Amino acid sequence: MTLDQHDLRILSVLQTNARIPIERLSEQVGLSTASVQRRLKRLRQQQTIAAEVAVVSPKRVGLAMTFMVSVELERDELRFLSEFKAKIKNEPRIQQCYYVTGDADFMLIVMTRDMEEFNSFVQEVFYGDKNVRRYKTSVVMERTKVGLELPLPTG
Amino acid sequence: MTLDQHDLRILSVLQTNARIPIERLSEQVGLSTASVQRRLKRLRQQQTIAAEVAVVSPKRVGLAMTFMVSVELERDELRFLSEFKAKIKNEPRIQQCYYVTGDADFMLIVMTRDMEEFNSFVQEVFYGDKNVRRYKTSVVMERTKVGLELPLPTG
DNA sequence: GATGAAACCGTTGACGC
DNA sequence: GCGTCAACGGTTTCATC
Repeated sequence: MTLDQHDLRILSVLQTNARIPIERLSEQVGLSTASVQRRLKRLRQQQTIAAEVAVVSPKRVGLAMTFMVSVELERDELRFLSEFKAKIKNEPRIQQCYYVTGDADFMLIVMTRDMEEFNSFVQEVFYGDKNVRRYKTSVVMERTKVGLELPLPTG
Repeated sequence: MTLDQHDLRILSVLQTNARIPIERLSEQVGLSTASVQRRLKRLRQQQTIAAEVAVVSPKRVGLAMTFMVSVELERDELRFLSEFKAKIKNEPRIQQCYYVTGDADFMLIVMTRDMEEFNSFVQEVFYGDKNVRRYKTSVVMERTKVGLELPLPTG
């Protein structure tokens, strides 16, 4: 259940490239291929590796616009919270969502094809929702750094 | 260079699970395995699939804290911008960074082991930097939705 | 942890449609 | 462009030390 330096090195490499051949991975980790295989299997079963996914280029599929939207909810009922969360999870244009301290309740990252689609999004998701008290949109001019890589302590 | 419905379906599946066997992927797409292989190769070469990566569970590796930090820079020189961007890209605790319109210049997603490490981070990255005029931190209470999945129009 | 064998899957290229 | 087939190489699992 606890991870040693070898595990962390495996994760560190796979975070960047999940398709690296086991042999090259083994070289970088300093273990035999069989050992790396066993560790890999364990890391996947433990859900330390939660998923292995393809990262698609937004440009190539025509998703030109990214937005950061802060949302403030009405405070009346706690039930609103889970309602809103469920809606978020079912809305593919919301790529990411964080429940945060401070003035806003949620910070959303929203991706659309163009401004028109963002307008539809806002109308569908916010206007019809009595839970939403206020929202504020920032347009993303550059996705300077994007990824799910974690800072791992690989001594 | 343009993608048809088959390509979009392939991407849609691989965005969620990049380790699905080609045979099952083919079934879901409605093409032969060879055809899916050809498309897959093309999508990777084109960089439509920019990367295939392992998603590591933050909890499992002891990364308990996430922060959203908005940063405002000094306006004196444009050179500051690229300096700051370079720093961001070399700082693994900054998982994501967006250059945005509005009051702030950048929105950062920062991940650390604990509050103490966030304190070190702030001192290292912001205090020593004369380009940084102001920054504002929100603590993330819940990572409600996290991923790099794009909304693809799969009819 | 290492080694080796067997089964499985992914990849490529050739063929015809 | 698609489908089938065959061949190669890498991956995965298992038994063994």
